[in-house]
Amino acid sequence: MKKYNIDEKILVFKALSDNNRLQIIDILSCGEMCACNILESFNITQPTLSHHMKTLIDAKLVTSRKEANWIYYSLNKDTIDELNAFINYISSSKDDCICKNIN
Amino acid sequence: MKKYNIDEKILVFKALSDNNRLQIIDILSCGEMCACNILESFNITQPTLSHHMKTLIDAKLVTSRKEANWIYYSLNKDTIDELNAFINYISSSKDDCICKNIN
DNA sequence: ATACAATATAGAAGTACATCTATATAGATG
DNA sequence: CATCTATATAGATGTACTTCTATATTGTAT
Repeated sequence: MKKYNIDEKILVFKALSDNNRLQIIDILSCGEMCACNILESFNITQPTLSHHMKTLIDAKLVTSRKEANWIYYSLNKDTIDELNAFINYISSSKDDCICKNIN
Repeated sequence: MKKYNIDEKILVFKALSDNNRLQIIDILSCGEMCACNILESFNITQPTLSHHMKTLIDAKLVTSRKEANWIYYSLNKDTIDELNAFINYISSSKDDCICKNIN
Protein backbone atom coordinates (compact mmCIF):
# COMPACT_ATOMS: atom_id res chain seq x y z
CA MET A 1 0.00 0.00 0.00
CA LYS A 2 3.05 2.19 -0.43
CA LYS A 3 1.66 4.47 -3.06
CA TYR A 4 -1.61 5.27 -1.31
CA ASN A 5 -2.41 7.50 1.64
CA ILE A 6 -4.53 5.18 3.73
CA ASP A 7 -5.87 7.91 6.00
CA GLU A 8 -7.24 9.74 2.97
CA LYS A 9 -8.95 6.59 1.77
CA ILE A 10 -10.47 5.98 5.20
CA LEU A 11 -11.89 9.51 5.07
CA VAL A 12 -13.45 8.68 1.71
CA PHE A 13 -14.93 5.38 2.87
CA LYS A 14 -16.34 7.04 6.00
CA ALA A 15 -17.87 9.76 3.87
CA LEU A 16 -19.55 7.05 1.79
CA SER A 17 -20.83 5.18 4.87
CA ASP A 18 -23.96 7.25 5.23
CA ASN A 19 -27.24 7.02 3.39
CA ASN A 20 -27.79 10.77 3.16
CA ARG A 21 -24.33 11.35 1.75
CA LEU A 22 -24.73 8.59 -0.83
CA GLN A 23 -27.96 10.21 -1.94
CA ILE A 24 -26.19 13.57 -2.17
CA ILE A 25 -23.58 12.00 -4.43
CA ASP A 26 -26.35 10.47 -6.49
CA ILE A 27 -27.97 13.87 -6.89
CA LEU A 28 -24.68 15.54 -7.80
CA SER A 29 -24.00 12.89 -10.43
CA CYS A 30 -26.25 14.86 -12.80
CA GLY A 31 -24.18 18.00 -12.34
CA GLU A 32 -23.57 21.01 -10.17
CA MET A 33 -26.20 21.91 -7.58
CA CYS A 34 -26.56 24.43 -4.78
CA ALA A 35 -27.11 23.51 -1.14
CA CYS A 36 -30.63 24.87 -0.99
CA ASN A 37 -31.70 22.68 -3.89
CA ILE A 38 -30.07 19.60 -2.40
CA LEU A 39 -31.81 20.35 0.88
CA GLU A 40 -35.23 20.10 -0.78
CA SER A 41 -34.66 16.39 -1.41
CA PHE A 42 -34.02 15.49 2.21
CA ASN A 43 -35.75 15.44 5.56
CA ILE A 44 -32.79 16.92 7.35
CA THR A 45 -32.14 20.39 8.69
CA GLN A 46 -29.88 22.89 6.98
CA PRO A 47 -27.08 22.53 9.57
CA THR A 48 -27.15 18.76 9.11
CA LEU A 49 -26.77 19.15 5.36
CA SER A 50 -23.95 21.63 5.92
CA HIS A 51 -22.22 19.08 8.11
CA HIS A 52 -22.59 16.36 5.47
CA MET A 53 -21.26 18.64 2.74
CA LYS A 54 -18.23 19.37 4.88
CA THR A 55 -17.62 15.66 5.31
CA LEU A 56 -17.82 15.14 1.54
CA ILE A 57 -15.52 18.07 0.85
CA ASP A 58 -12.99 16.97 3.48
CA ALA A 59 -12.93 13.59 1.74
CA LYS A 60 -12.44 15.45 -1.56
CA LEU A 61 -15.45 13.68 -3.04
CA VAL A 62 -17.10 17.03 -3.68
CA THR A 63 -15.86 20.49 -4.59
CA SER A 64 -17.64 23.78 -4.00
CA ARG A 65 -17.86 27.06 -5.83
CA LYS A 66 -19.41 30.25 -4.54
CA GLU A 67 -21.60 32.40 -6.77
CA ALA A 68 -23.62 35.29 -5.36
CA ASN A 69 -25.64 33.95 -2.42
CA TRP A 70 -25.20 30.34 -3.33
CA ILE A 71 -22.60 27.65 -2.98
CA TYR A 72 -22.58 25.20 -5.85
CA TYR A 73 -21.36 21.69 -5.25
CA SER A 74 -20.10 19.17 -7.76
CA LEU A 75 -18.58 15.72 -7.72
CA ASN A 76 -14.84 15.32 -7.85
CA LYS A 77 -14.47 12.49 -10.35
CA ASP A 78 -10.73 12.26 -9.77
CA THR A 79 -11.28 11.13 -6.19
CA ILE A 80 -13.82 8.57 -7.35
CA ASP A 81 -11.46 7.23 -10.00
CA GLU A 82 -8.68 7.03 -7.43
CA LEU A 83 -10.98 5.22 -5.06
CA ASN A 84 -11.76 2.57 -7.64
CA ALA A 85 -8.07 2.21 -8.33
CA PHE A 86 -7.37 1.83 -4.61
CA ILE A 87 -10.06 -0.80 -4.14
CA ASN A 88 -8.61 -2.79 -7.01
CA TYR A 89 -5.13 -2.34 -5.59
CA ILE A 90 -5.77 -3.59 -2.07
CA SER A 91 -7.83 -6.51 -3.32
CA SER A 92 -5.21 -7.66 -5.81
CA SER A 93 -2.10 -9.67 -5.08
CA LYS A 94 1.03 -7.55 -5.14
CA ASP A 95 4.74 -7.81 -4.46
CA ASP A 96 4.90 -5.47 -1.48
CA CYS A 97 2.01 -7.13 0.36
CA ILE A 98 2.39 -7.58 4.11
CA CYS A 99 1.60 -11.26 3.66
CA LYS A 100 5.03 -11.80 2.10
CA ASN A 101 6.47 -11.34 5.60
CA ILE A 102 4.26 -13.96 7.23
CA ASN A 103 5.54 -17.48 8.08
CA MET B 1 -30.36 3.66 -7.16
CA LYS B 2 -33.16 1.22 -7.85
CA LYS B 3 -31.04 -1.79 -8.58
CA TYR B 4 -28.79 -1.52 -5.54
CA ASN B 5 -29.37 -2.30 -1.88
CA ILE B 6 -28.01 0.83 -0.25
CA ASP B 7 -27.90 -0.63 3.25
CA GLU B 8 -25.64 -3.40 2.00
CA LYS B 9 -23.33 -0.87 0.38
CA ILE B 10 -23.20 1.18 3.57
CA LEU B 11 -22.14 -1.96 5.43
CA VAL B 12 -19.34 -2.43 2.91
CA PHE B 13 -18.15 1.18 3.12
CA LYS B 14 -18.19 1.03 6.92
CA ALA B 15 -16.20 -2.17 6.83
CA LEU B 16 -13.63 -0.40 4.66
CA SER B 17 -13.49 2.66 6.96
CA ASP B 18 -10.93 1.18 9.30
CA ASN B 19 -7.20 0.92 8.95
CA ASN B 20 -6.92 -2.56 10.47
CA ARG B 21 -9.61 -3.94 8.19
CA LEU B 22 -8.00 -2.41 5.10
CA GLN B 23 -4.74 -4.08 6.08
CA ILE B 24 -6.57 -7.37 6.55
CA ILE B 25 -7.96 -7.07 3.03
CA ASP B 26 -4.49 -6.27 1.78
CA ILE B 27 -3.14 -9.39 3.43
CA LEU B 28 -5.95 -11.56 2.07
CA SER B 29 -5.34 -10.24 -1.44
CA CYS B 30 -2.55 -12.82 -1.75
CA GLY B 31 -4.89 -15.65 -0.89
CA GLU B 32 -6.54 -17.58 1.89
CA MET B 33 -5.19 -17.16 5.40
CA CYS B 34 -6.16 -18.31 8.88
CA ALA B 35 -6.97 -15.97 11.76
CA CYS B 36 -3.91 -16.86 13.79
CA ASN B 37 -1.61 -15.92 10.90
CA ILE B 38 -3.42 -12.66 10.28
CA LEU B 39 -3.15 -11.87 13.98
CA GLU B 40 0.66 -12.02 13.80
CA SER B 41 0.69 -8.95 11.57
CA PHE B 42 -1.21 -6.73 13.98
CA ASN B 43 -0.89 -5.19 17.40
CA ILE B 44 -4.44 -6.06 18.35
CA THR B 45 -5.87 -8.74 20.59
CA GLN B 46 -7.50 -11.91 19.31
CA PRO B 47 -11.04 -10.77 20.23
CA THR B 48 -10.46 -7.52 18.37
CA LEU B 49 -9.40 -9.41 15.26
CA SER B 50 -12.40 -11.68 15.63
CA HIS B 51 -14.64 -8.62 15.76
CA HIS B 52 -13.05 -7.16 12.64
CA MET B 53 -13.40 -10.44 10.75
CA LYS B 54 -17.07 -10.51 11.65
CA THR B 55 -17.48 -7.00 10.30
CA LEU B 56 -15.81 -8.02 7.03
CA ILE B 57 -17.91 -11.17 6.76
CA ASP B 58 -21.14 -9.31 7.52
CA ALA B 59 -20.26 -6.93 4.70
CA LYS B 60 -19.58 -9.99 2.51
CA LEU B 61 -16.12 -8.71 1.73
CA VAL B 62 -14.64 -11.90 3.18
CA THR B 63 -15.71 -15.53 3.34
CA SER B 64 -14.58 -18.14 5.82
CA ARG B 65 -13.97 -21.86 5.71
CA LYS B 66 -13.30 -24.13 8.63
CA GLU B 67 -10.60 -26.80 8.51
CA ALA B 68 -9.56 -28.71 11.60
CA ASN B 69 -8.74 -26.14 14.28
CA TRP B 70 -8.47 -23.23 11.92
CA ILE B 71 -10.74 -20.86 10.13
CA TYR B 72 -9.45 -19.77 6.76
CA TYR B 73 -10.51 -16.43 5.38
CA SER B 74 -10.49 -15.24 1.80
CA LEU B 75 -11.60 -12.20 -0.13
CA ASN B 76 -14.97 -12.20 -1.84
CA LYS B 77 -14.10 -10.67 -5.19
CA ASP B 78 -17.74 -10.52 -6.24
CA THR B 79 -18.51 -8.00 -3.51
CA ILE B 80 -15.53 -5.92 -4.52
CA ASP B 81 -16.56 -5.96 -8.17
CA GLU B 82 -20.09 -4.99 -7.19
CA LEU B 83 -18.73 -2.18 -5.06
CA ASN B 84 -16.79 -0.75 -7.97
CA ALA B 85 -19.89 -0.99 -10.11
CA PHE B 86 -21.93 0.77 -7.44
CA ILE B 87 -19.42 3.60 -7.07
CA ASN B 88 -19.49 4.12 -10.82
CA TYR B 89 -23.25 3.99 -10.80
CA ILE B 90 -23.93 6.61 -8.12
CA SER B 91 -21.30 8.93 -9.54
CA SER B 92 -22.66 8.76 -13.09
CA SER B 93 -25.62 10.64 -14.48
CA LYS B 94 -28.67 8.40 -14.88
CA ASP B 95 -32.31 8.59 -15.82
CA ASP B 96 -33.77 7.63 -12.45
CA CYS B 97 -31.69 10.12 -10.50
CA ILE B 98 -33.46 12.00 -7.71
CA CYS B 99 -32.26 15.25 -9.24
CA LYS B 100 -34.78 14.82 -12.05
CA ASN B 101 -37.46 15.68 -9.51
CA ILE B 102 -35.87 18.91 -8.34
CA ASN B 103 -37.02 22.39 -9.51
C1' DA C 1 -12.74 -38.21 29.42
C1' DT C 2 -9.33 -34.45 29.81
C1' DA C 3 -6.59 -31.01 28.39
C1' DC C 4 -5.35 -27.94 24.88
C1' DA C 5 -5.79 -24.75 20.87
C1' DA C 6 -8.37 -21.66 17.94
C1' DT C 7 -12.01 -18.69 17.69
C1' DA C 8 -16.30 -16.32 19.49
C1' DT C 9 -19.06 -13.82 22.83
C1' DA C 10 -20.10 -10.69 26.85
C1' DG C 11 -19.57 -6.66 28.93
C1' DA C 12 -17.25 -2.30 29.82
C1' DA C 13 -14.85 2.11 28.66
C1' DG C 14 -13.65 5.69 25.76
C1' DT C 15 -14.09 7.86 21.31
C1' DA C 16 -16.43 9.25 17.13
C1' DC C 17 -20.61 10.30 14.58
C1' DA C 18 -25.45 12.03 13.15
C1' DT C 19 -28.63 15.05 14.25
C1' DC C 20 -30.95 18.72 16.38
C1' DT C 21 -31.77 23.84 18.12
C1' DA C 22 -29.87 28.20 18.54
C1' DT C 23 -26.86 31.50 16.80
C1' DA C 24 -23.20 33.56 13.89
C1' DT C 25 -21.32 35.03 9.49
C1' DA C 26 -21.03 36.85 5.00
C1' DG C 27 -22.71 38.72 1.12
C1' DA C 28 -26.64 40.80 -1.67
C1' DT C 29 -30.38 44.04 -2.03
C1' DG C 30 -33.51 47.66 -0.97
C1' DC D 1 -26.83 51.10 6.66
C1' DA D 2 -30.49 47.79 7.63
C1' DT D 3 -32.43 43.71 6.28
C1' DC D 4 -32.76 39.47 4.20
C1' DT D 5 -30.90 35.05 2.42
C1' DA D 6 -27.73 31.25 2.22
C1' DT D 7 -24.55 28.78 4.66
C1' DA D 8 -21.51 27.74 8.76
C1' DT D 9 -20.51 27.06 13.63
C1' DA D 10 -21.40 25.92 18.61
C1' DG D 11 -23.04 23.04 21.77
C1' DA D 12 -25.93 19.24 23.27
C1' DT D 13 -27.85 14.50 22.99
C1' DG D 14 -28.22 9.89 21.75
C1' DT D 15 -26.26 6.21 19.13
C1' DA D 16 -22.60 3.48 17.09
C1' DC D 17 -17.84 1.94 16.91
C1' DT D 18 -13.17 0.28 18.53
C1' DT D 19 -10.80 -1.87 21.75
C1' DC D 20 -9.89 -4.15 25.87
C1' DT D 21 -10.23 -8.11 29.65
C1' DA D 22 -12.51 -12.07 31.01
C1' DT D 23 -14.88 -16.06 29.75
C1' DA D 24 -17.33 -19.35 26.71
C1' DT D 25 -17.47 -22.52 22.89
C1' DT D 26 -16.00 -25.92 19.81
C1' DG D 27 -13.24 -29.21 18.03
C1' DT D 28 -8.60 -32.01 18.35
C1' DA D 29 -5.49 -34.93 20.36
C1' DT D 30 -3.59 -37.45 24.15
